Amino acid sequence: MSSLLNGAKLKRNFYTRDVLTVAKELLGKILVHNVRGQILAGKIVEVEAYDGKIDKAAHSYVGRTKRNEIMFNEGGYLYVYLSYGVHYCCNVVTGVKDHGTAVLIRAVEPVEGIERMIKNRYGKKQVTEKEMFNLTSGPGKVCMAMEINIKHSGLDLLGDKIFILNRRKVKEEMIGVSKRIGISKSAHLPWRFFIKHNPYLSR
DNA sequence: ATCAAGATTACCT
DNA sequence: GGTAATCTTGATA
Repeated sequence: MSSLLNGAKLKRNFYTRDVLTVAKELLGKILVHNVRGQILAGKIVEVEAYDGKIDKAAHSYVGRTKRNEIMFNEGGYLYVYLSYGVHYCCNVVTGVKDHGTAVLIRAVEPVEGIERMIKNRYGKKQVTEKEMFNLTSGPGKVCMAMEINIKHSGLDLLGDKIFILNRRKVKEEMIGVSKRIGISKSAHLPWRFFIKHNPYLSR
């Protein structure tokens, strides 16, 4: 018998590599949140890379602050921040300690705990097809559906609360590349990666 | 102290 | 297409 959630958890050496490599390879992997035994899970379909060394759009570009200090951990930790004072966005810290790089999870395709995600997002049980594809198609939506908030910032992804399951690499020809969305500084960098034609993309 | 911008989203016309 | 909601940060005073 096979499960949608079989496979091994990604290990430290996956995360401690270069942020662009990790960003691309996170596509197709399964983000899992264990909420007291109830599993919320989604396949990562859209990400963006941020590198505080050279990227003015990265929170870490200005150096350490109370908000961004988690970004300076070694790879494999969760960095969550409040966007526009309204929505949470979750990132996977990458690279070596003190580098200040992370990958923003912009969209996932729901895999498990879908009814609970629908309740988290819409407060009801029945949804239209349009609402279904709007469930996790943006960074704030992912966090709302998967119950990820500021209290989870700093969590070790090698732990049992929030983690990522390995999957085979998405084929290069299936990966789309573009400029990042919603930023004005360092806007030209082609650091958004996504699985082409996936219906859960943010746009 | 005050202010403007920001890795977003939902709702309005 | 436009904009309100609402918190953190950094710049200016």
